[in-house]
Amino acid sequence: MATELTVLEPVSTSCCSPVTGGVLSDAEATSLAARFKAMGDPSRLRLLSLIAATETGEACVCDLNESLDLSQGTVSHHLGILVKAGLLTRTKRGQWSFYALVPGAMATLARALDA
Amino acid sequence: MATELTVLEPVSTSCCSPVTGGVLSDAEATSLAARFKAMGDPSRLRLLSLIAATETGEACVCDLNESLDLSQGTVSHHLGILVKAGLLTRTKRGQWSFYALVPGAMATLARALDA
DNA sequence: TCGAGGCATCGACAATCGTCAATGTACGCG
DNA sequence: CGCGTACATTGACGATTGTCGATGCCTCGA
Repeated sequence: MATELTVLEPVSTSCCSPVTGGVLSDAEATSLAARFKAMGDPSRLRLLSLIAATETGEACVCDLNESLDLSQGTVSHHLGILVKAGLLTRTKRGQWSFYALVPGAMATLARALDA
Repeated sequence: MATELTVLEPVSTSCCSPVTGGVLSDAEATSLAARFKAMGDPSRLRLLSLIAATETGEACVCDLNESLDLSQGTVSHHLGILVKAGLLTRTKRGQWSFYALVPGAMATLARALDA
């Protein structure tokens, strides 16, 4: 299995060469695959959609935890993966951690599929 | 880990509810995640880009095998996963198996990210 | 009919993943 | 200070994954 990047740069830069626009280099493929792998789990996709569906555009772990029927630790783990993949941001405010979508991150990924 | 679908329906129908367009149901999330998981590996992304970059839009295993520095069995394995995910088609012609992109499959996936 | 090429499948292996319960850490309120 | 809340981290587990070498199945040409 490929070695995993500990932290991914923002999704916006040179990361997302289109899959159908010429042969991907090893580095390009690895970077893109890391982000798709982060979205390759039902729980994480539901987390993304739950956050996107909020009024304020952000949500804390306690809210997400109730909606997902997963243990609190597991939800926190998944959110951490999505942050590392550059899809979510984490903002600590008082006692809570608020997670929000990185603006344009998924759109940039989408463009890597369209070409 | 979630149970895996043995075969996915075509990408075009009701599969790809947008991630940012309301909370995903369990089934929607599972179906979408299965396709993203198929793209969550560098070798498979390179296979997709190699096929997309061909003149004819298709390629046989022997060609892909040389370009990827993987064993023949491994390449065949990855191609099978991409077929099951509804991203590639397989056409046997004589002695060779030709793999081609499913038209619109990746574009539909892209639309699930844009919303 | 035989041999060789092209591909799929099998068995095995280490590595990674998703999940949980338990514990650790930081903050806010008495 | 001490307690409770919100969250992160740890350790452990079964399951899945990516990879290989070996083997089996077709198809073609001699």
